[in-house]
Amino acid sequence: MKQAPLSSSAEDESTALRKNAANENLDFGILANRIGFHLRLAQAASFQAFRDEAREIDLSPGRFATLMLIGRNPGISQTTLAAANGRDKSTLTPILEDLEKRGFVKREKMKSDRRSYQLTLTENGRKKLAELTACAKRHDENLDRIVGPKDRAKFLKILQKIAAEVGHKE
Amino acid sequence: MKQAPLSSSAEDESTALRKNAANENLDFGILANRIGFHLRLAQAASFQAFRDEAREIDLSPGRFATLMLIGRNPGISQTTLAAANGRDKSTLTPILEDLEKRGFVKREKMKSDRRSYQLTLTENGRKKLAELTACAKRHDENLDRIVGPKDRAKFLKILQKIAAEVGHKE
DNA sequence: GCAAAATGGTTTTGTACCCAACTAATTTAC
DNA sequence: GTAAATTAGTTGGGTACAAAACCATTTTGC
Repeated sequence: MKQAPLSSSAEDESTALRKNAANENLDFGILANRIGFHLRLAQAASFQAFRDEAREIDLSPGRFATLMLIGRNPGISQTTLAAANGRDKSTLTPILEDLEKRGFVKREKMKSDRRSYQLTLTENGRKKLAELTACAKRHDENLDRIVGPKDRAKFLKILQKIAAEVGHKE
Repeated sequence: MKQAPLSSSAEDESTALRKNAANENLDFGILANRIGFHLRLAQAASFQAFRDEAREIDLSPGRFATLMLIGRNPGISQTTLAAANGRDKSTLTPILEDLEKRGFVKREKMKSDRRSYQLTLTENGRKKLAELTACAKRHDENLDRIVGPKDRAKFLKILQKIAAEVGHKE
């Protein structure tokens, strides 16, 4: 008696039985159609793939965005940085501490406002960023292949729209 | 109104000035065009929005998928469940422990294989799932509005494609 | 039949993250 | 000018997750 006491009448049991067989015949219910759910699955998969790709570089995917943003916006503050890549500022504290300790990032108190730091890359940081950029390119080529060149722009636009609008509606 | 009254005289150019002004004039470099990056931002925003929406229900978004999958696939094992929603099985251990303790999920050793559990919802679990489903519907309506009905199906398909294909490229 | 491999779950360890409370510096309000 | 509010960053508490090492129970090989 494996299972499937539910709806044994209306549904065919053969599919229900197979559900436990550890393969793909699962009923996802409303999830099958939920954008949020698939967004999470896709993100997790992409994240994992990037990490594998960048394993040799020894810098997690989260750090990549951090380095890039500092590199392109020298003097940026931690708060601005946090907002730009969608994380809480407290999340950045240990990350920057680490990046500084490893010699990729320099933090200097601003003259005009001694509360905040000006973040810049060191020469080493720039080198690391270049490595990571190459790595990210490989990764994105892979994603591009999956998404397809025709839909890429549109897809990207929708993602940005979600990030910008969900939450603060109205 | 914020402004940028920093460094009236010194070293910075006008662009540099604006970068610290906490607004959107940042240079995202290659990130601006990276699917992985925007996937992360969109996911984080959506996740956050869902959590806010479901705050009154006192069950995190991650648990929703768990309950749904158990509800639709009674007798499912933890390993299958983990695979179905893209998490490691070890992640589920504390979650299921909690859900069981709260009386939403029942875990029974299988007769045929005493290593694995058969997971089912309790009556209470079914009630909770119904609540959460309503909540998820609201949330997804919001997302649907943002994505737009015309692109929804396509968008969803691409997300699924990413989850399925990235990583184990063939 | 029994050692070895495989499998379901748990434990342990470590990372990434958020939030709320906090410190220090700066702005505002009066 | 000083008290109150605001802002940049840190700290502490807690959740969610993965990876690897680990039991216990099958399953497989011979």
